[in-house]
Amino acid sequence: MNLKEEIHPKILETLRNAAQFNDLQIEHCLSYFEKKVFKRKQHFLLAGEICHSKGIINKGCFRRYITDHHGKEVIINFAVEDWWIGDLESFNNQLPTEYNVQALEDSEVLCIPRLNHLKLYEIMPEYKMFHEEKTKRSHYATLKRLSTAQAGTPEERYLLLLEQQPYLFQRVPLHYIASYLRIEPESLSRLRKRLTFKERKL
Amino acid sequence: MNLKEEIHPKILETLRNAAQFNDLQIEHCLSYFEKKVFKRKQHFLLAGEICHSKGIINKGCFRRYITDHHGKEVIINFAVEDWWIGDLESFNNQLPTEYNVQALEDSEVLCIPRLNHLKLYEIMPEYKMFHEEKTKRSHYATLKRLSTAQAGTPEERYLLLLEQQPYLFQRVPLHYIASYLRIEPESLSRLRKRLTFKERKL
DNA sequence: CAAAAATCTTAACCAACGTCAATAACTTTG
DNA sequence: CAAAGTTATTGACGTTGGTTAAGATTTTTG
Repeated sequence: MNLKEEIHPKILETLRNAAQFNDLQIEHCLSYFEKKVFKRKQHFLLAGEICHSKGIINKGCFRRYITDHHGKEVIINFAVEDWWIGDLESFNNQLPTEYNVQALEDSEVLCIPRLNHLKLYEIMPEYKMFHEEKTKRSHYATLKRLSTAQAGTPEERYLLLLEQQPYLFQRVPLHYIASYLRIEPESLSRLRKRLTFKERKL
Repeated sequence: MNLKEEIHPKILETLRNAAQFNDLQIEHCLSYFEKKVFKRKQHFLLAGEICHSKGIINKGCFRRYITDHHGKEVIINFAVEDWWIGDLESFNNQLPTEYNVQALEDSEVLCIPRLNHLKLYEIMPEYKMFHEEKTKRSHYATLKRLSTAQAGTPEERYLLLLEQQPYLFQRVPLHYIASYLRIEPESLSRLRKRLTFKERKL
């Protein structure tokens, strides 16, 4: 793909600022990507598959989840525009993944197949640096997420999510939010009711 | 330090096999490290500090934990011989950490200060590759830990830990295990009692 | 060795969450 | 547009885990 196609401004901003790409470099980089469409509920990746490409979300919203021993889905995280999706471990080692990555809305993803990625890594040091920095940040974020997931009550975790990713509440059904918060939808419903009462008191 | 000092066989094995170092390279690498002693309950790193060095545990056991808004300690993970400790984000960016890393036994750590680490990164490609591979694996492991921490009942999480890190139960007080499992010590006690009854039925 | 600290367990009680069931409103799809 | 599916809420009920308190045992330390 190239710069004439519609690309989310956030993505261009990231490439220009965080990655310090000029337009020529962006054009070169994009030529290794392909735009793919995902219908709501369609999977970018399914548990058991090998992750053959990485993707940057151009439009839409995805969830990463696992299925536990009792068949219950547990959401690990959500991803929206400008976020990368895929599974690093499966992508790097070409082994089956444990994760599912599914579109929650009709979405578009800028995909880079593994071989293109490896090629770009070789020939374009700016891409390599950018990607390594992204990966590091993802590592830090995962550890931080582990902390916040472990600490506090469901109510505290709910309020934290509301503070840190308020946009999710505009586009993600509440039962997915519940799964992310590690509670049942009914409990989330009651929790929210409690909170509206508390608000009215103030 | 050098090869004449006592080094845990697991560490040497890792350097020889995973990192593919020969004895000369090990000697060279070790010269950038310094052995430090930590008494039980002493901290390798405290929240608010900047992480100035990484360490490989030569002897002993550590816990990484955060303190939540109500002053309650939440354990993120344990580390034993041959594991690296420190905080990657704080170490890389020289910003205050949110984590505490504390010895649970009298311990010894092979420490490498940041400047030595950067120097070794420059001049010894084997060290760079080894360290990057270690960091990747740590990233995968953190994501996997997030999955297992989110899924299942306390009992299932207990049995999983018992299966995956049985040695912890020989050396870590149960109330720390409870914190790791995100339950109170009293609940862990009840849980274990339930399980012994179940065992007897078999 | 004696005192202090740490560790573990048990019991009683209660609040919170999960489960089950029913319903209503809204959205998607053939 | 009708049917099917999705989403959210509520109530009743039971279970589980948190809290508090107490006590026993072991370990650490001066």
